[in-house]
Amino acid sequence: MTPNFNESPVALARQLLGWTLLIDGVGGVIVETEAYDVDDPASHSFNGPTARNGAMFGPPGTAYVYLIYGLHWCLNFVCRKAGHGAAVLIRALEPTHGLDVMRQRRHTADIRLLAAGPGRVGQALGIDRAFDGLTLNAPPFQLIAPAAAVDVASGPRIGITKAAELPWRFGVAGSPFLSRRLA
DNA sequence: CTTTCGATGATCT
DNA sequence: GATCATCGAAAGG
Repeated sequence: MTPNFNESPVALARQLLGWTLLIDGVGGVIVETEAYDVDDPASHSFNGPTARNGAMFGPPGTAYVYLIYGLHWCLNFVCRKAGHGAAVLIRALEPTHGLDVMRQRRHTADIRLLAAGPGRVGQALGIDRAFDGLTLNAPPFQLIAPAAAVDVASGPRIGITKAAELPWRFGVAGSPFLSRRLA
């Protein structure tokens, strides 16, 4: 079972909440996402393909990984259709698998700080440039469907300056593992 | 609780 | 040379 990646980024961002994301058996439940569409000034794909964003124009179900602020690796799921340039940023997980590994990578014991934020997700899962362009439908990735429907909250995306008003950040309502609270 | 600021480097103009 | 889909520590209420 895999998510339906042939969706708009907004639809996929909502759909992914509640799925369990593991890399080599380490990870947790996706509780926060952000949508980035083509024709979206905030998206890395807005000005067309470049060396960095090439994976965004690959087939749906591709990982797009990039380094931000020279320090933090961020993970996205490419969606809609090949060549389109749409993706969903994985912003936070509720840690469930491989807690000890994530605590070592993150240098903290606080479960709430293991994967609450895109840079933290990258560090907790051991992501780097080598994951850019890999398919999400095979190891080391593993995706497990939600057991039950989740209550979705939404709000403006974080840390962007363009199209900042669009409510394209989504989260599991009331989850204590969000990067920031969400109405 | 809140705000501010430095770290750190690839990418694009 | 400026920007950047961030984090953590420090300082101030």
